[in-house]
Amino acid sequence: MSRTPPHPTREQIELPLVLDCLSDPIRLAIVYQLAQQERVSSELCCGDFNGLSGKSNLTYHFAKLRDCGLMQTRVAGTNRFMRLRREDLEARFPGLLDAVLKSAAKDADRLQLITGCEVVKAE
Amino acid sequence: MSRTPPHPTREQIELPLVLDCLSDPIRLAIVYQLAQQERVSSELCCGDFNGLSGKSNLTYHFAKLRDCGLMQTRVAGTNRFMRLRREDLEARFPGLLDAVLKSAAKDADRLQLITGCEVVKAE
DNA sequence: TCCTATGTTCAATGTTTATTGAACTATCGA
DNA sequence: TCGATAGTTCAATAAACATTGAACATAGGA
Repeated sequence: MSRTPPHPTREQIELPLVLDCLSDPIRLAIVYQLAQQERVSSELCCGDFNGLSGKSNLTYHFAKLRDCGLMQTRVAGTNRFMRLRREDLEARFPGLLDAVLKSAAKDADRLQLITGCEVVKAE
Repeated sequence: MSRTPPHPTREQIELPLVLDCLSDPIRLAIVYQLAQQERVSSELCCGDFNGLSGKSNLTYHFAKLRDCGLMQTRVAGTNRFMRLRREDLEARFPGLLDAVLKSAAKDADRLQLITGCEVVKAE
């Protein structure tokens, strides 16, 4: 249970898989939350998403997000820290992640996204 | 068989449904082909996509694209003409469709998209 | 009017998906 | 060493999905 799980290389990131990953409301919420948190810290751990679903279901979604190249998992003790693979995504599909995140932000209510305690569009 | 099928209003277009639609290779190819053709004509008819799959399978994918608000279907005689709902998409999710289309263009080979000006026509 | 082209509908099929809970593993701190 | 914490694995399940072919509907032209 302690080794870092496999991740695709930048070049292996595939558009349909990325879009499919982002099309699930729970995974979109994970990605959104990760993006919101980026100003504070680039990483969050699994437990930070417990509000979205049960632990084993989250493990399933984390694996999908990892497998498609959207996020990176780092193992530290009993924790797993995850961060968005922004540079890789931007290199493969310029503007895509930002467009999705902006779209998600616009529909935050509808998508029941956690808009951050006070991180609401500071600039 | 002659009435115009139902379409969602602009406001009813939902991000997860749009992303899910675009995540399927056949549907992405349809959208891409429609976008490519836009300079020439904003519409294509079902038969123009026969190279992508069988007719009944295409009907299924067209319905998904229509239901999620990505395209508009117009009935004319025995033909159905389809076009991208660019304005509506842009209003709801600014930059999203373009980012996806650009990403798809980058991976045209990988995604086996028809890159030329030629449209596969059954005759 | 009949024939053909265009596209839909329907049922059947096999696959993938998301979700759940129980059992498990690993790490840390007291 | 014990117990709590963090997360994974596995099996089961129900729903959704993509694909196929056959039958059908409709409009237009010979």
